[in-house]
Amino acid sequence: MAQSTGDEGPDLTLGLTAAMYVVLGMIHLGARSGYEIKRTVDQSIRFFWTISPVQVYPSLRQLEQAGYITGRAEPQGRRPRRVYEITTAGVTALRRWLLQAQPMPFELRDIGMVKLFFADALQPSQAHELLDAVRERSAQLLVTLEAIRQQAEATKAQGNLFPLLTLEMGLAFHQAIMAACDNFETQLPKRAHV
Amino acid sequence: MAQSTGDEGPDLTLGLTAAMYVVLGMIHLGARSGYEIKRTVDQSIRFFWTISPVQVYPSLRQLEQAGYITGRAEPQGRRPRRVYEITTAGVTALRRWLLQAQPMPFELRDIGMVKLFFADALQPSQAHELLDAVRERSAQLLVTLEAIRQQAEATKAQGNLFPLLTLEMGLAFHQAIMAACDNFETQLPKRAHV
DNA sequence: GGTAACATGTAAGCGGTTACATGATTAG
DNA sequence: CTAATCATGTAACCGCTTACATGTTACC
Repeated sequence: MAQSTGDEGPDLTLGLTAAMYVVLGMIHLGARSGYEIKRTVDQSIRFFWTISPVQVYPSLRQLEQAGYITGRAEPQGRRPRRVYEITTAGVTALRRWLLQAQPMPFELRDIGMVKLFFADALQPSQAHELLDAVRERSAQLLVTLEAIRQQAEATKAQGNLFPLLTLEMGLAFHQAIMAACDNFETQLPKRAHV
Repeated sequence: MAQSTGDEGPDLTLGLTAAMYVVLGMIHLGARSGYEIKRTVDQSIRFFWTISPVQVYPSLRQLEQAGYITGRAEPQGRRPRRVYEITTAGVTALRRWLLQAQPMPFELRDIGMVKLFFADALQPSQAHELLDAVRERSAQLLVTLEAIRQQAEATKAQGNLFPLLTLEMGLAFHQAIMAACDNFETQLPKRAHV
């Protein structure tokens, strides 16, 4: 489809999903196999993006088909494995996407926040519990993020500064949530002892 | 599909999606029509949840079928309109959902952050632009949120304290983002004049 | 008289999750 | 020897978005 009319290419360009650009970006940062991409995503952008293996491998094929990456088999022993490198066309496509002044709508989707929003439907003691749950969740995430920090700083040492920035935004976010929880708790009617 | 094998049970109870609970919760807070629910969502939880009319109306039917809300026609003039009220069963279901110690996984999905994460692929001046775009986005949202604040405080006066809390979390979040952007900008190599 | 807001839908498609499936290698 | 990790998939489903469709009332 989208036959090359002469001057250019299969307009996969338009059809690339955000997930594919994530894959492309991770390869650009040095991830080699699909497995490594998935792992890297989990260990870096995990709080504002996720990806599943089921998305990764088809994305790799499409990116290769588009000429943005090149893959070659590199099995380890008898275990099959395919590693990829980004092409100059791929780098161009990545940069174009990054610069694209698309709406970038801010869309979070967090059930925890939704529940908190409706917490007035609960009895005070139960609302407290919910508040604690949300607070605890952020506390947990802070621990996880701190663990990632080591890696982000190593990345920085290699010349990539922005991963550390986004990590720090994540940290700041959850610290803000916890602070808001703490502050709010003082305003709530005292919890009847359960 | 899913033919009734005799004992009844369109076990909608189990199948309720988060979106349906959002609709239920909004009715509990006083929203009456589908249209009003959609509008209320946009004006309250809009930064951590969205909903479209296409979801609202089917949700209302399913909630009514489940006995969680009751609806009646209340046209305004010749314009059709259906208004709903939550039932005691509905309140129970809402509370049960709020208390459900489900994983509450924290899942954001923000392309802006992703782009920022990959910004090292750009030239410094372009990375600056992206940083500014993300910063500006949060600045805009802060304005929107401040506008909502009036309403959240009115809601608080009516006895619902939590909407203001979640609003303040949104504010704190975007303030944190902006602060991180500002802080980071000082660490970046000076932008070559474009 | 026209635009914005009110009010409710249908149809199609797709991105993404869940569940399932397979096998090799390494570490304890 | 067993479990964890590495490594890559298929099939089915579904919630949600997008695009489209329709008509009314209120406001300037």
